[in-house]
Amino acid sequence: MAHATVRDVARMAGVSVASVSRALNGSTSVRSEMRQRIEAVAQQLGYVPHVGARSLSMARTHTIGVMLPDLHGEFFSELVRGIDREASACGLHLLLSNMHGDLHRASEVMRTMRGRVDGLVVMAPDLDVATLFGGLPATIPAILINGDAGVPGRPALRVNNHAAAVAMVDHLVDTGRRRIVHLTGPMGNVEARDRLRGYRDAIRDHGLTEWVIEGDFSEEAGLAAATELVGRIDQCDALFAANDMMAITAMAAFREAGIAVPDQLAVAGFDDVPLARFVSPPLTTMRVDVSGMGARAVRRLALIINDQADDQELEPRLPTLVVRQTTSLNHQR
Amino acid sequence: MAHATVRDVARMAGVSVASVSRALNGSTSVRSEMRQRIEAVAQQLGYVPHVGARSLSMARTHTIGVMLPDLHGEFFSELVRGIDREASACGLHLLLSNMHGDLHRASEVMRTMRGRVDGLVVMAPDLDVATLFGGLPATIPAILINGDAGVPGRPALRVNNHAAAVAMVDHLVDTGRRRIVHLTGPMGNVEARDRLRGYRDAIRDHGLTEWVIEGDFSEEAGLAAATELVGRIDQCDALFAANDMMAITAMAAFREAGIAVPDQLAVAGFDDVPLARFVSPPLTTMRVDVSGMGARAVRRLALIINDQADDQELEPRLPTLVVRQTTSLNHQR
DNA sequence: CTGTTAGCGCTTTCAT
DNA sequence: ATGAAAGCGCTAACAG
Repeated sequence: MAHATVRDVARMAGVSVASVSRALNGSTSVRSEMRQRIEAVAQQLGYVPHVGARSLSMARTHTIGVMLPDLHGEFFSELVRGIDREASACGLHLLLSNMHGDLHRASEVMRTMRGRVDGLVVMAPDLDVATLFGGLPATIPAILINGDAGVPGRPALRVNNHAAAVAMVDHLVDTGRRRIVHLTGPMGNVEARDRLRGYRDAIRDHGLTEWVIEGDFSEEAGLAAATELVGRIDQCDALFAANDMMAITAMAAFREAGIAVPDQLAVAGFDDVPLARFVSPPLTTMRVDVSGMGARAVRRLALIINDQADDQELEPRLPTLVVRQTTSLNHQR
Repeated sequence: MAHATVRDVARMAGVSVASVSRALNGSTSVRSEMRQRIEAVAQQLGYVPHVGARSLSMARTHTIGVMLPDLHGEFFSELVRGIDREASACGLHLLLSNMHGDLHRASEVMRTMRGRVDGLVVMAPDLDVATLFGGLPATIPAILINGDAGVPGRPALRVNNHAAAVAMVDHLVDTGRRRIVHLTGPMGNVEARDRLRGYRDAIRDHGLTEWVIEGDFSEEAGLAAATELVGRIDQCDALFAANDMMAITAMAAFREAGIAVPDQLAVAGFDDVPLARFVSPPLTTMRVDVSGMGARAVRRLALIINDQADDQELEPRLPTLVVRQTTSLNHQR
């Protein structure tokens, strides 16, 4: 036999479907005698409300869609963790969807969320968000987590990647480093571009010479950059990678090559993923509070969904410097 | 104005809703002249199908629910990654839900998935799965990822934790270790219990003495255990932790205390999370292929949903030993 | 307080 | 090939 429905319960209890609905949803206007009978029957029939039907009827799914570029690496798992934490605190379910593939496909997927979710959390640092949101009806709430980029009319959580990169370079210079290499993220990524800009501006302000290696946030890029630097190790004294993962793999490669970190070469990352504390030496990095960002996004989205969003501007977040490699070149020379 | 519906499109195109539905879903029996007109109108109206309504009508959501104990740590992010990978390969969406809280609440949440999902992937190593599944209608497909435990009538992906723990102890003994400490997971967790059993059996078989510290898979437990061992460092030569996270934090604490790993004390973990390769020294561990397990679960579930599931027994998986700390006590003494 | 009835937006017989 | 109408399972007016 298939699933019991409200109608089954109603018939068996000898009442109307409306009463069943009322009783089971805790409406006050129902005699307790009747409520008990209905609950008993529901219990006996193993009745479980069909949430999909309810959603259709109430135009509320209590679900938010989460669109991410990828689920690889600690950055995204942290983000999802934060999102999940807050979502369940708000009584919201999470519909996960990562947009492997092109802009067109991603846009299609976003569309497809209609009727499944009450709102969207979107992170798409490497896509053109304007056209990504183009197909989306303006009525569906959405919040963007996207570095400095945004799309008009849509709220966004921002991170001041430029200032953070400047801060990191300043720190490296403060500790005596002068020949600082920057390993970038993929140039299609806004955040990576902003970090690079920050690096360049800071290097220029300090009167130093820039040295940029193009990477893509991947382990392989970290390895490749390290390999390249090993051969010219006497020409540099610090590596500032645009994310932790590349910094960490580079460090592993340096260790392999017998290069002392940070004595010979300081290594810094970006994000402060959990892993950063555990490698040795631990990684100096810019803490973005990724999971907190996910949580804030959800909280904000929940407000929008409930029409309680204040118009308060969302302040761009400045990552904080986390110094874990303490050797300073000034002191040891 | 609200969203355009089939009816809006139908009216504007001067056809029936049925035709709209047929045209937009690629039914063959519709004249191309009409299809074009409908598509044009849909386009113009910015019509996006309401997936929720379609789901209700077709009794298919193309979504699977994922229930996990927690989202903390690399183990779960790896699992979700694998699940996600396979799900999107199968054209399925993912409804994430972690069961913070008691059995009752978890069971409630599972119920609440009815009408939202076509099937469920459940991992609940620390709950009584029998009663967890009690409330769930037998008709809804579900697959369990739960170590050695299972519930009758429900397919499950198994991991042979016992044999794996034995293999690890064997390995440690092979490399000259004799006083092997086991740091357990939480005793409410089946997998943790099975690993402990494996450790005990192996230790006994080798005629050694067991030394068990109770932990709970957390970073703190790893730290606490390490602190305890530092004081008695001359009485042990290996630490076998029930998961990687504890092993890794313990290693960090040992380093802090000036204890040489693995020369003085070998450290081994369980799971082979990505992080295990990057700590130094890298961690010897049992590889579970967590993300692969997630993927297999989804693939299997997809088959069940489509009534294509063969009755083939699901072979319990034996984790593979990954040796990364190579120092053997035999050679150096 | 309870029952009747009309939807929510879509698919799908069943006629035509 | 197309249209009318009957649901999918639920909630919410609107009457009584």
